[in-house]
Amino acid sequence: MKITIPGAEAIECEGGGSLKEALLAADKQLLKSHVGATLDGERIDFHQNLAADAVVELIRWDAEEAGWIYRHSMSHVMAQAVRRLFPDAKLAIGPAIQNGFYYDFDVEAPFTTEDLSAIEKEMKRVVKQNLRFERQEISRDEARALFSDDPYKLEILEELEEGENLSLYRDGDFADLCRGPHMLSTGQVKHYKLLSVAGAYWRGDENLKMLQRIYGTAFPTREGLDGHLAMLEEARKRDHRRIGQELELFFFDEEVGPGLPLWQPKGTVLIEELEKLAKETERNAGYQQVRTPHICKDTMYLKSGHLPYYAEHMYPPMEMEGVKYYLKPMNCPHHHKIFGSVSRSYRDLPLRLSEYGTCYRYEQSGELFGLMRVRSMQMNDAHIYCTIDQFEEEFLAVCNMYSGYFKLFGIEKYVMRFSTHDQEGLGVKYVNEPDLWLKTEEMVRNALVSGGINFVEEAGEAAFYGPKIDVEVWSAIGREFSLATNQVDFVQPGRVGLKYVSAEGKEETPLCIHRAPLGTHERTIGFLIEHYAGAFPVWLAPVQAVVLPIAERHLEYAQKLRDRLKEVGVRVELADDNTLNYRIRQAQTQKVPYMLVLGDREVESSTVSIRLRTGENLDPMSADEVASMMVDTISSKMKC
RNA sequence: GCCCACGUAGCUCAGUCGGUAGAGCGCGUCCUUGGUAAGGACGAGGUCACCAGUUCAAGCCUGGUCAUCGGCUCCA
Repeated sequence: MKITIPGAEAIECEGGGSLKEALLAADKQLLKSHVGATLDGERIDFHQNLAADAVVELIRWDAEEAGWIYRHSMSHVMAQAVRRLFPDAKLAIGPAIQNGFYYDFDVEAPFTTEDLSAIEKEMKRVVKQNLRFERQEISRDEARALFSDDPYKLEILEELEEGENLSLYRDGDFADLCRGPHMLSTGQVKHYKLLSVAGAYWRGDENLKMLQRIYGTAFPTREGLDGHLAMLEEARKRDHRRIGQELELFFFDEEVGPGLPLWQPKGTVLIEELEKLAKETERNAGYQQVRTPHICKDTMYLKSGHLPYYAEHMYPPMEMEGVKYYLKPMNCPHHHKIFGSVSRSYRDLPLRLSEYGTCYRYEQSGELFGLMRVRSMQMNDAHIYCTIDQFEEEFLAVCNMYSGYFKLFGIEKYVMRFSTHDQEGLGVKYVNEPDLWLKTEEMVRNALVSGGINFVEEAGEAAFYGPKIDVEVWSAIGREFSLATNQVDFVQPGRVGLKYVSAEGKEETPLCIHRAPLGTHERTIGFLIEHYAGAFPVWLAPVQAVVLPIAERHLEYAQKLRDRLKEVGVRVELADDNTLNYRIRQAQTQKVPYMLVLGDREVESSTVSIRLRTGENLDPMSADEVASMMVDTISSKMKC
């Protein structure tokens, strides 16, 4: 039998042996410098038996792939430690995940923080013992006997296909039903840290038992782990909730209610600036602004389909004089009414109606998270009514709109997620129109392909009225945000009776595109806070400049400068309390882009000294020069 | 909604064994008139999230409620 390794000599060996044996015979060094291999695109470990000639690519320690094998073994080490300390713990599953691993246990009493450190210590012992991992192929009956005390393993066993190879990994006193891959021994996995305990439903199903999940992080190298831990620390600092507090942008209040943000003056500036940006962009793209009320009668939502399919996300109705009113979860029904308010012809299409209306959704209490998931939100919303022929162009124009925004914000990494329906949800999660679903999904797919847009397709995440595109972006600290959304609606226009007269004089139902390229203002600002770490580009910065007179005798000159900047529209403050050092520190921690310092020298030469928040100093300028420089920077939306 | 943890001054947090509450920042007043990341002094500020219970006595122990955190799940 022949094993081919790209970049190395082929190995001749007897059939049926493990990769480890083959490598050992050829070159021991290969085992030391690698953690596993890929075979036909799948990760395998050295324990794997090779039946026939194979081409394997070895995975080096520093390869991205290495982490997955490493972390998988790490999760076994943790489970082993848990089993030693809590012999009654029932094992569920324990996979490797991005940057870490977890294992789910069924235990009588939930783990405490002290338990975590005890487990971490025990893991150290397991590592030190350097127990060899051994792989063993077993039959179904053997597996049943071995795991007779582990109900979750038995359940997994029953669901594995007949004829599938079952394998067992053993290291010392621990054995787990597992398909691998694994490292050679527990001594190889040293760099880890347990992070948290969390409840997790068995199979993610809230009807099933809640298990205890322990999360950990692990990296093949010390540097990798340290880097990741430093990243987590940085993430803590950039957290939008923390910065929102520090910069006085927004807050939540118990008496007002969970998920209902209150925007302070400085945070409101951010919202206003975003709105200004959106209005300008949309005016240029042929949108018209509309305004509609925050509440709506139940009859409308019955017709639109919100009540049948979306009720669990809506606040319960208020009843007045026998009529039920709901807080609006979306703007669409109101916009549909505006579409239908006059007779429309094909000449009116596409008709684009936009509104930054505040919507209310009842998100489950456990879902709330800072500005990311709130219950009152301002959507960057618009509805485009068009013909089927116009669909592709309109759809792609929306995609271009958000890539324009992404460019402005310097978002480079993003993924388009194309969410389609899944068969089982028809009539429950989604309206029951199988043919229309397929047809519309095809239309979206074609538009994406013809626009040359990269996307990933995912079944089961569509809106109730149609397929959608979400754009996922990552903030500087790696948090994932679903910002833009672009959805096709083949249902509501028909349900609420929207019509236009075609060129042939026939009544037709328009198609509707729901789109929110900036998602909700709440989430977008949450993202921008983390993206910029609170140091917003000048055009967004709540305070763009602070004037700092050195002594009281410079106050008059300072006031003049402030007034000059105010005149040209700069958000400027004057700070004349306390010492200069103190005021500079204040401006610095508030991340104000420009600090304008003036004392005797500046008064005499009619100039201003400029300190940037980066610590850098610009050459002194006259008041007019400062004003025009700032106006230019702001209008061009440059960073600083 | 469910599981864990947590809730003390406007903010960040100490508070030992159950004996009735502290710091720093911020805020106010005064002194200081300063040259690029905290000048100094004094002062005000608390129903220890809320409701019950145990106890001679509860910030601390027990139960419940609410909020927040990390997850499960869902979503923009």
